[in-house]
Amino acid sequence: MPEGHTLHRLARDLTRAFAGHTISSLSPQGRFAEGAERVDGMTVTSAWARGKHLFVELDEMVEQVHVHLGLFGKWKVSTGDPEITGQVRWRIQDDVSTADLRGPTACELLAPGEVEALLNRLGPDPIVPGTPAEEAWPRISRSRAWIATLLMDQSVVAGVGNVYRAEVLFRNRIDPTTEGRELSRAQWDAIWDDLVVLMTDGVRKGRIETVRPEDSQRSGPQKRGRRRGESYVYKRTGEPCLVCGAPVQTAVLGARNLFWCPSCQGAARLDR
DNA sequence: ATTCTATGTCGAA
DNA sequence: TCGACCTAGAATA
Repeated sequence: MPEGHTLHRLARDLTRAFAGHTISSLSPQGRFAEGAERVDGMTVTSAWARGKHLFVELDEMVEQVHVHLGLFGKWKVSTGDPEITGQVRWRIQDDVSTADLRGPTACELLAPGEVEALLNRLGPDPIVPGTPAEEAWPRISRSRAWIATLLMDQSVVAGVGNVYRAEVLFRNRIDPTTEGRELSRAQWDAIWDDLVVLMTDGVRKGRIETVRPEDSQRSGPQKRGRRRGESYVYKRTGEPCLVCGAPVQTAVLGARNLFWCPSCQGAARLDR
Protein backbone atom coordinates (compact mmCIF):
# COMPACT_ATOMS: atom_id res chain seq x y z
CA MET A 1 0.00 0.00 0.00
CA PRO A 2 2.62 2.57 0.81
CA GLU A 3 3.01 4.86 -2.18
CA GLY A 4 2.53 8.59 -1.69
CA HIS A 5 -1.28 8.49 -1.71
CA THR A 6 -1.27 6.17 1.33
CA LEU A 7 0.76 8.60 3.41
CA HIS A 8 -1.33 11.63 2.46
CA ARG A 9 -4.47 9.70 3.31
CA LEU A 10 -3.02 8.65 6.66
CA ALA A 11 -2.02 12.23 7.39
CA ARG A 12 -5.62 13.26 6.80
CA ASP A 13 -7.01 10.44 8.93
CA LEU A 14 -4.60 11.07 11.80
CA THR A 15 -5.30 14.79 11.70
CA ARG A 16 -9.05 14.17 11.76
CA ALA A 17 -8.76 11.75 14.66
CA PHE A 18 -6.21 13.52 16.85
CA ALA A 19 -5.62 17.18 15.95
CA GLY A 20 -6.35 19.37 18.96
CA HIS A 21 -6.56 16.35 21.24
CA THR A 22 -4.30 15.33 24.08
CA ILE A 23 -2.92 11.86 23.45
CA SER A 24 -1.36 9.06 25.35
CA SER A 25 1.67 7.68 23.55
CA LEU A 26 3.58 4.48 24.09
CA SER A 27 5.82 1.99 22.31
CA PRO A 28 4.53 -1.44 23.32
CA GLN A 29 7.27 -3.11 21.31
CA GLY A 30 9.90 -0.84 22.87
CA ARG A 31 11.84 0.32 19.83
CA PHE A 32 10.42 3.86 20.05
CA ALA A 33 10.20 3.91 23.84
CA GLU A 34 12.11 7.12 24.47
CA GLY A 35 10.36 9.14 21.76
CA ALA A 36 6.92 7.81 22.62
CA GLU A 37 7.43 8.76 26.24
CA ARG A 38 8.36 12.34 25.37
CA VAL A 39 5.23 12.72 23.26
CA ASP A 40 2.95 11.20 25.89
CA GLY A 41 0.41 13.71 27.22
CA MET A 42 1.03 16.28 24.48
CA THR A 43 -1.53 17.65 22.03
CA VAL A 44 -1.35 16.77 18.36
CA THR A 45 -1.20 19.85 16.14
CA SER A 46 -1.47 18.04 12.81
CA ALA A 47 -0.15 15.20 10.70
CA TRP A 48 1.14 15.89 7.20
CA ALA A 49 2.93 14.06 4.41
CA ARG A 50 5.46 14.73 1.71
CA GLY A 51 6.18 11.95 -0.77
CA LYS A 52 6.27 8.73 1.25
CA HIS A 53 7.18 10.48 4.50
CA LEU A 54 4.70 11.18 7.28
CA PHE A 55 5.15 13.75 10.04
CA VAL A 56 3.22 14.19 13.27
CA GLU A 57 3.47 17.61 14.91
CA LEU A 58 2.87 18.16 18.59
CA ASP A 59 2.54 21.29 20.64
CA GLU A 60 5.19 22.01 23.30
CA MET A 61 7.77 20.29 21.13
CA VAL A 62 9.86 21.57 18.24
CA GLU A 63 10.72 18.05 17.11
CA GLN A 64 8.29 16.14 14.93
CA VAL A 65 7.70 12.43 14.76
CA HIS A 66 8.88 11.21 11.38
CA VAL A 67 7.46 7.93 10.06
CA HIS A 68 8.45 6.03 6.93
CA LEU A 69 6.51 2.83 6.34
CA GLY A 70 9.05 1.21 4.05
CA LEU A 71 7.73 -1.90 2.34
CA PHE A 72 5.98 -3.54 5.29
CA GLY A 73 4.89 -0.74 7.58
CA LYS A 74 1.23 -0.18 8.37
CA TRP A 75 -0.93 2.15 10.44
CA LYS A 76 -4.22 0.95 11.81
CA VAL A 77 -6.57 3.68 12.99
CA SER A 78 -9.57 2.43 14.95
CA THR A 79 -12.05 3.52 17.56
CA GLY A 80 -12.03 2.25 21.10
CA ASP A 81 -9.19 0.64 22.95
CA PRO A 82 -8.21 -2.52 21.05
CA GLU A 83 -5.93 -5.07 22.66
CA ILE A 84 -2.32 -4.84 21.59
CA THR A 85 -1.43 -7.74 19.33
CA GLY A 86 1.91 -8.40 17.68
CA GLN A 87 4.67 -5.85 17.39
CA VAL A 88 3.31 -2.34 17.81
CA ARG A 89 6.10 0.21 17.42
CA TRP A 90 4.02 3.23 18.37
CA ARG A 91 0.49 3.60 19.72
CA ILE A 92 -1.28 6.92 20.13
CA GLN A 93 -4.68 7.20 21.74
CA ASP A 94 -7.28 9.71 22.80
CA ASP A 95 -10.71 9.15 24.36
CA VAL A 96 -12.16 7.98 21.05
CA SER A 97 -9.45 6.70 18.72
CA THR A 98 -6.39 4.50 18.68
CA ALA A 99 -3.68 4.41 16.01
CA ASP A 100 -1.16 1.56 15.91
CA LEU A 101 2.02 1.64 13.84
CA ARG A 102 3.68 -1.65 12.92
CA GLY A 103 6.79 -2.53 10.94
CA PRO A 104 7.96 0.93 9.84
CA THR A 105 11.39 1.56 8.41
CA ALA A 106 11.57 4.81 10.41
CA CYS A 107 9.80 6.10 13.50
CA GLU A 108 11.89 8.80 15.11
CA LEU A 109 11.95 12.33 16.48
CA LEU A 110 13.45 14.86 14.08
CA ALA A 111 14.59 18.39 14.91
CA PRO A 112 13.38 21.19 12.58
CA GLY A 113 16.72 21.27 10.75
CA GLU A 114 16.57 17.53 10.16
CA VAL A 115 13.04 17.81 8.76
CA GLU A 116 14.18 20.56 6.45
CA ALA A 117 17.16 18.52 5.27
CA LEU A 118 14.89 15.58 4.54
CA LEU A 119 12.45 17.75 2.56
CA ASN A 120 15.34 19.22 0.61
CA ARG A 121 16.26 15.75 -0.64
CA LEU A 122 12.77 15.22 -2.09
CA GLY A 123 11.57 16.17 -5.54
CA PRO A 124 8.13 17.74 -6.11
CA ASP A 125 5.12 15.79 -4.83
CA PRO A 126 2.21 15.45 -7.32
CA ILE A 127 -0.27 15.31 -4.42
CA VAL A 128 0.64 18.76 -3.14
CA PRO A 129 -1.96 20.98 -4.86
CA GLY A 130 -0.64 23.41 -7.43
CA THR A 131 2.79 21.87 -7.87
CA PRO A 132 3.80 22.38 -11.53
CA ALA A 133 5.40 19.78 -13.82
CA GLU A 134 8.09 22.41 -14.33
CA GLU A 135 9.68 21.69 -10.94
CA ALA A 136 10.91 18.24 -11.92
CA TRP A 137 11.80 19.13 -15.50
CA PRO A 138 15.39 20.30 -14.96
CA ARG A 139 16.35 16.94 -13.45
CA ILE A 140 14.38 14.92 -16.01
CA SER A 141 15.53 16.77 -19.10
CA ARG A 142 19.23 16.54 -18.23
CA SER A 143 19.30 12.91 -17.22
CA ARG A 144 20.59 9.96 -19.19
CA ALA A 145 18.72 7.60 -16.86
CA TRP A 146 15.59 5.84 -18.08
CA ILE A 147 12.27 7.45 -17.23
CA ALA A 148 11.32 4.21 -15.43
CA THR A 149 14.27 4.78 -13.09
CA LEU A 150 13.72 8.53 -12.72
CA LEU A 151 10.10 8.08 -11.63
CA MET A 152 11.24 5.89 -8.73
CA ASP A 153 13.94 8.36 -7.65
CA GLN A 154 12.43 10.26 -4.73
CA SER A 155 14.77 13.19 -5.31
CA VAL A 156 13.26 13.63 -8.78
CA VAL A 157 9.58 13.03 -7.96
CA ALA A 158 8.38 12.29 -4.42
CA GLY A 159 5.74 9.67 -3.73
CA VAL A 160 5.67 7.61 -6.91
CA GLY A 161 6.21 3.89 -6.31
CA ASN A 162 6.28 0.76 -8.43
CA VAL A 163 2.54 0.64 -9.18
CA TYR A 164 2.11 4.28 -10.22
CA ARG A 165 5.32 4.08 -12.24
CA ALA A 166 4.18 1.15 -14.35
CA GLU A 167 0.63 2.41 -14.75
CA VAL A 168 1.41 6.03 -15.63
CA LEU A 169 3.96 4.95 -18.25
CA PHE A 170 1.40 2.62 -19.80
CA ARG A 171 -1.43 5.17 -19.73
CA ASN A 172 0.76 7.63 -21.59
CA ARG A 173 2.21 5.00 -23.97
CA ILE A 174 5.75 5.84 -22.94
CA ASP A 175 8.63 3.42 -23.55
CA PRO A 176 10.03 2.90 -20.01
CA THR A 177 13.57 2.90 -21.39
CA THR A 178 13.25 6.42 -22.79
CA GLU A 179 16.05 8.50 -21.34
CA GLY A 180 14.97 11.58 -19.42
CA ARG A 181 16.80 13.80 -21.90
CA GLU A 182 15.00 12.12 -24.80
CA LEU A 183 11.57 12.85 -23.33
CA SER A 184 9.73 15.82 -24.82
CA ARG A 185 8.41 18.50 -22.53
CA ALA A 186 4.90 17.63 -23.71
CA GLN A 187 5.43 13.98 -22.75
CA TRP A 188 6.70 14.95 -19.31
CA ASP A 189 3.80 17.35 -18.76
CA ALA A 190 1.38 14.58 -19.71
CA ILE A 191 3.02 12.15 -17.26
CA TRP A 192 2.98 14.73 -14.47
CA ASP A 193 -0.62 15.79 -15.06
CA ASP A 194 -1.66 12.14 -15.04
CA LEU A 195 0.22 11.50 -11.79
CA VAL A 196 -1.59 14.45 -10.22
CA VAL A 197 -4.96 13.02 -11.23
CA LEU A 198 -4.19 9.39 -10.33
CA MET A 199 -2.49 10.04 -7.00
CA THR A 200 -5.02 12.64 -5.83
CA ASP A 201 -7.72 10.13 -6.72
CA GLY A 202 -5.75 7.51 -4.77
CA VAL A 203 -5.89 9.67 -1.64
CA ARG A 204 -9.64 10.02 -1.96
CA LYS A 205 -10.33 6.34 -2.67
CA GLY A 206 -7.68 4.92 -0.36
CA ARG A 207 -6.40 2.68 -3.12
CA ILE A 208 -4.70 2.85 -6.49
CA GLU A 209 -7.15 2.82 -9.39
CA THR A 210 -5.76 3.46 -12.86
CA VAL A 211 -7.88 1.58 -15.41
CA ARG A 212 -10.32 3.65 -17.45
CA PRO A 213 -13.86 2.21 -17.47
CA GLU A 214 -13.78 1.64 -21.23
CA ASP A 215 -10.62 -0.48 -20.86
CA SER A 216 -11.79 -2.52 -17.87
CA GLN A 217 -12.21 -6.25 -18.40
CA ARG A 218 -15.81 -7.40 -18.31
CA SER A 219 -16.36 -10.86 -16.93
CA GLY A 220 -20.10 -10.93 -17.41
CA PRO A 221 -23.21 -8.79 -17.46
CA GLN A 222 -23.23 -8.56 -13.65
CA LYS A 223 -19.68 -7.24 -13.33
CA ARG A 224 -19.53 -3.85 -14.92
CA GLY A 225 -16.99 -1.14 -14.39
CA ARG A 226 -13.60 -1.17 -12.79
CA ARG A 227 -12.60 -4.16 -10.78
CA ARG A 228 -11.01 -3.58 -7.45
CA GLY A 229 -7.24 -3.89 -7.71
CA GLU A 230 -7.25 -4.03 -11.50
CA SER A 231 -4.27 -2.62 -13.36
CA TYR A 232 -3.15 -2.21 -16.97
CA VAL A 233 0.27 -3.82 -16.56
CA TYR A 234 1.34 -3.91 -12.90
CA LYS A 235 1.70 -7.55 -11.78
CA ARG A 236 0.07 -8.81 -14.98
CA THR A 237 3.08 -10.61 -16.49
CA GLY A 238 2.04 -12.78 -19.43
CA GLU A 239 -1.59 -11.70 -19.31
CA PRO A 240 -3.09 -9.91 -22.32
CA CYS A 241 -2.81 -6.13 -22.46
CA LEU A 242 -6.24 -4.61 -21.74
CA VAL A 243 -5.89 -2.40 -24.80
CA CYS A 244 -4.16 -4.47 -27.50
CA GLY A 245 -4.05 -8.04 -26.17
CA ALA A 246 -0.28 -8.49 -26.39
CA PRO A 247 1.23 -10.32 -23.39
CA VAL A 248 2.45 -7.98 -20.67
CA GLN A 249 6.23 -8.12 -20.20
CA THR A 250 8.31 -7.88 -17.05
CA ALA A 251 11.96 -7.27 -16.22
CA VAL A 252 13.91 -6.63 -13.04
CA LEU A 253 15.30 -3.12 -12.99
CA GLY A 254 17.23 -1.90 -9.97
CA ALA A 255 15.87 -4.73 -7.81
CA ARG A 256 12.27 -3.81 -8.67
CA ASN A 257 9.90 -5.42 -11.14
CA LEU A 258 9.06 -3.31 -14.15
CA PHE A 259 5.93 -4.14 -16.16
CA TRP A 260 5.01 -2.86 -19.63
CA CYS A 261 3.15 -3.68 -22.83
CA PRO A 262 5.71 -4.28 -25.61
CA SER A 263 3.17 -3.38 -28.26
CA CYS A 264 1.62 -0.22 -26.79
CA GLN A 265 4.83 1.12 -25.27
CA GLY A 266 7.79 -0.72 -26.77
CA ALA A 267 10.97 -1.05 -24.75
CA ALA A 268 13.73 -1.28 -27.26
CA ARG A 269 16.53 -1.46 -24.72
CA LEU A 270 14.95 -4.31 -22.80
CA ASP A 271 14.45 -6.61 -25.80
CA ARG A 272 16.56 -9.71 -25.66
C1' DA B 1 0.15 -25.42 7.56
C1' DT B 2 3.74 -23.48 5.14
C1' DT B 3 5.94 -20.69 1.74
C1' DC B 4 6.01 -16.83 -1.19
C1' DT B 5 5.79 -12.18 -2.29
C1' DA B 6 5.33 -7.00 -2.08
C1' DT B 7 3.17 -0.65 -3.32
C1' DG B 8 10.65 0.78 0.00
C1' DT B 9 15.11 2.27 1.51
C1' DC B 10 19.64 1.91 3.41
C1' DG B 11 24.21 0.45 3.99
C1' DA B 12 27.87 -3.02 3.39
C1' DA B 13 30.58 -5.57 -0.01
C1' DT C 1 24.51 -5.74 -6.47
C1' DC C 2 22.92 -7.89 -2.38
C1' DG C 3 21.19 -8.67 2.25
C1' DA C 4 18.62 -6.66 6.07
C1' DC C 5 14.60 -4.87 7.72
C1' DC C 6 10.49 -7.88 9.67
C1' DT C 7 4.33 -7.38 8.22
C1' DA C 8 0.50 -9.68 6.25
C1' DG C 9 -2.20 -11.19 2.49
C1' DA C 10 -1.80 -14.39 -1.36
C1' DA C 11 -0.30 -18.54 -3.16
C1' DT C 12 0.93 -23.31 -2.66
C1' DA C 13 0.64 -27.83 -0.55
